[in-house]
This record gives sequence, structure tokens and C-alpha cells, in this order.
Amino acid sequence: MADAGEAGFAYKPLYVQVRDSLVRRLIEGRWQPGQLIPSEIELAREVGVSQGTIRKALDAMTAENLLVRRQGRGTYVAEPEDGRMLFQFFRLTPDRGERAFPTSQVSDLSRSRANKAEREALELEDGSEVWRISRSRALEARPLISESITLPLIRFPDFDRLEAVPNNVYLLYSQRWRVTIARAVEKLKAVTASPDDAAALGCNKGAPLLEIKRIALDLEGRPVELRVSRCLTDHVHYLSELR
Amino acid sequence: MADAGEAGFAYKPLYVQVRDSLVRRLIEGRWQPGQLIPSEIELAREVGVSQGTIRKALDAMTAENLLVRRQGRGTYVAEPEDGRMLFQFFRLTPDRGERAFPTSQVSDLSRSRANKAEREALELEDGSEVWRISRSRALEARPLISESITLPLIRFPDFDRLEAVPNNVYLLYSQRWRVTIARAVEKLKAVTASPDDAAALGCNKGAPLLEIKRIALDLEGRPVELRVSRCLTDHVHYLSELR
DNA sequence: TAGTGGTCTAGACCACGAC
DNA sequence: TCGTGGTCTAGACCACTAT
Repeated sequence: MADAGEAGFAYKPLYVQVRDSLVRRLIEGRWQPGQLIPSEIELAREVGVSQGTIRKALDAMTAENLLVRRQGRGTYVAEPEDGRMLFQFFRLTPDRGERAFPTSQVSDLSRSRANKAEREALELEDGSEVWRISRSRALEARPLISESITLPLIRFPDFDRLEAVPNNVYLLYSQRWRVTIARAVEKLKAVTASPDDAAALGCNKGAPLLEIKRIALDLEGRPVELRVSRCLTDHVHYLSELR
Repeated sequence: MADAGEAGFAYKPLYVQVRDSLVRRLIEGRWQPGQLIPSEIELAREVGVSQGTIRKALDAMTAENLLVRRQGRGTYVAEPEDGRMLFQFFRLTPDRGERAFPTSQVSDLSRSRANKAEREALELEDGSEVWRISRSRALEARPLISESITLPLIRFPDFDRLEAVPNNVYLLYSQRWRVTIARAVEKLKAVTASPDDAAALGCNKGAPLLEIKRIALDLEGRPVELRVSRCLTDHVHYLSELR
């Protein structure tokens, strides 16, 4: 194992070093979503630490939703469609009735130079290019969200070659470009519907909308998606759990 | 330690049983906020399990923000004013500049029978009484929030005997009634400012507001506070971190 | 120097799933 | 029956804090 104190200040516990090296396997695609990874005992032998230390690393990654452990079966790399994973990033919930995932309809896809807000949010150089996707989303045939997604061109080559943009784009990012969304930060405001919003959502101009600005981050903590959603919250609310 | 399988289906790991019994000490006030609790070794001896099992229980409680551990010093019961604890439940953040806690001004305090919404949110019997507190909150002298708080009378006797309602009410709940807020669920919507809202917030009638309905839960998971906040989000946003 | 929590190890046994 | 992850233990050593 690497020396802990080589620089004098960079001490990291062994299990954190192990965690980082295992996350690297995910980043580099050596471990693919859905794959069964080696057992604790095998990993312990391979890495050269005790089973208990491997366990602490795996438990940490499980807490980050990167792995799924199943007693008696083994440890698997988490997939974007894994159970709650779907709703992990989708917080809009019907006021009454079951939670559901909305349908989507892409209205526009274009390639342009990133504007200032996009460059700042996605940490891009001046002159960088991005994809812009506009789509509207509905729940039970009721218009719900009008949103625009911005993606760095470099991370998503040939996005315009897609035949269709599927409903669950994070699954697409993972399968087609090996981009894993690990976490996201959302900023919410109440805004007024513009004429465009009103047309897309079938509401009055000036109606109150919930605006959600999301920056989604990959496994290395780099921003890879900027998304602005404007939502009608007449029959739906944004659920936030504070623990 | 208690028998694990007495009912046949109620198996709980030892460290969970230990956690529950230690949480009980918090609930019953045997351990007070800010207090130094016994060391791992002492607890292990007292409870009759290994130090490792005690550690798992304490680590779980630390993850729930119930305890604060300090290497070399010991383990302390968390206090409502502990560092991030302040912002744990206050998610409104200035668009620019430092995060700050708003000032508050109570405009009304009354005692009434709970209405249907309040009874449902707080799980109260028909005819139960509640306190209703109305207050407006400001950040840097700018009106920000108009909110109404509902509390069950049973849990908060003599609320009207207070000389003043302080800024941080969760600290008050803890110190005066030994009610600890452990977690909360918030439901957000975009709404339109009523004439009352407009007066309280100094905005136009019909302006878009962010409405936050919060139900706050105690250590036992029972709802103890219902709060409806209506917020001007012109210079501020609600921050939600999805991991 | 003594005591605390933090890390790391090694090994035992249990519960679960597949065969 | 076997291999997996889950629990539990016991003990060693380290890093931090107070005295």
C-alpha cells in the first residue's frame, strides 16, 4: 500500500485510500454498472489489506450509492435504474397518489458556444461548445415540466447522432458515454411563467412556477450537466428530506 | 443483552439494539444536549458488549447528527446550535455572498383548536388544541419569509408565558420543553402572493413565492411542529443537495 | 503522561442465496 | 453444502487533547 505520510500533510486512512482506488476502477470503466465485483476476501488478498478494511471501503461506497450489496450473492456496481436510484434525482411527487416517473418529449436539440452561465456552471473554457436539449415532461398526460439541458460537447461526442433521446437520460449517459452521475446540487426559486412557459405547460402567462437549476456531477466531482427545469406545482410538490 | 429472536421475526443486530437503548437515554433526558457521555470502554463494560459494537452504535448516532465525536476529548450529545446544525434545517441561501441566519419578528401568537390539515400533519385527535405563531423573517433588513408555526399544546405547555420568542426556536424547544428536532420533511411549491403576503413581504400581490410546508419530527419520529413558510426568492434560493 | 476516539487486523459465527 | 455479506469480538497501534 502507498506510504501515508509522504508529503507530511496528505495523511489518509488506509480504508479511504482503498475506497479511492476502487472508485478509480469505476471511473476507468474496469468495473461496469451491474457487474458483480470480487468478494471481500478476494479483494483483501489482492489489495493486501485485511477483510475489515476492505469492508469499510465497500460500506462507504455503498453509502454513496456507488455499490449495491446483497447478502449471500455478492457486491454489485450500482446501475442508474436501480430501485430508488430513479427517484434519487427526481424529487417531484404527486400531492396525492403514487410516485411516478414522467414521460418526455424533446422539442429541440442544438449545438452552440456556451454562454457565460453555462461556462461557469460546467467549468468550461471560453469558446467551448455545448449541446442544448429542450424538452417538456408530463405526468399522466398533464404537462408538468419545461426544461433545458446543457451538456459539454467534449464529454458527449455525437449526441446528435442519437435516433431518440430516451426518458431516463442518466442511463443513456452511463451506457453510451460511460458518464456516471454520482450526485447533484439543486437551487430552487419561485418564478413567473413566460409566454414560452405558458405555451409549453398550458398555463397562464404569469402563473407561478418552481424553477430548479441543477448541476450534476460525475464520479470525480466534475460538473457534467446543467439543467434548468420550470415546473407547474398545482398537483405536485418538490420533496426535500432533512436529516 | 435482550434475546434477539423472542418473537421469531423481530431480529435486530446487537449494535442496533444498543443504538436504540442509547437513543432512549436522549429521549428520556438522561443525556442532555452538550453533555459529555461515557467513553467507549466504559459504555462497553456497562452495556456488556465489545467496544467495537459500541462504536458501531455511536457511529450510527453520529451519522444521524445526534452525537458529536471529538478525538482525544470524547463523545458529546449534539446541540441545536452545533455548527452546521443551524443550517441543517434552513436551506435558503443568498444567491451571492455568505450564508446567514435571518432575524425574526413575531406578529401573532394564539391558542385554538387544530384544523383538519394541522390534525393530519401533527397526528392529533379531534378537538386537540394548538399554538399558532405568525412571524416574518428578514435577511440584512430585507423581508424574506412570512411564516406560520403550529405546535401541539400538549407538547408545549405555557408557550404563551414566554417573554419573547427567540430567533432559533429549535434551541428553545430543546432547552425549555426537552423536545429535540431530529429530522424534517419539506414539501415545496410555487404559489402566488396573497394581499397579506404582499403586505408582510413588501412585494406585489400576485408575485411568485416559494411555499415550504415543513413537518418536523422528534427523536421518536413523532411530528411536533408544522410550519408553512412563504418566501421571496428574488435574491435567495433553496439549496437541495442530492447524493 | 494518561485517556480519548480513529484505524487496522484476525478470526469466529450467523443469515442468506444458489446449487 | 458452499460461498457470500453481516455481525461480533478482542486486541494492537496511532493521533489528538488535556494536564
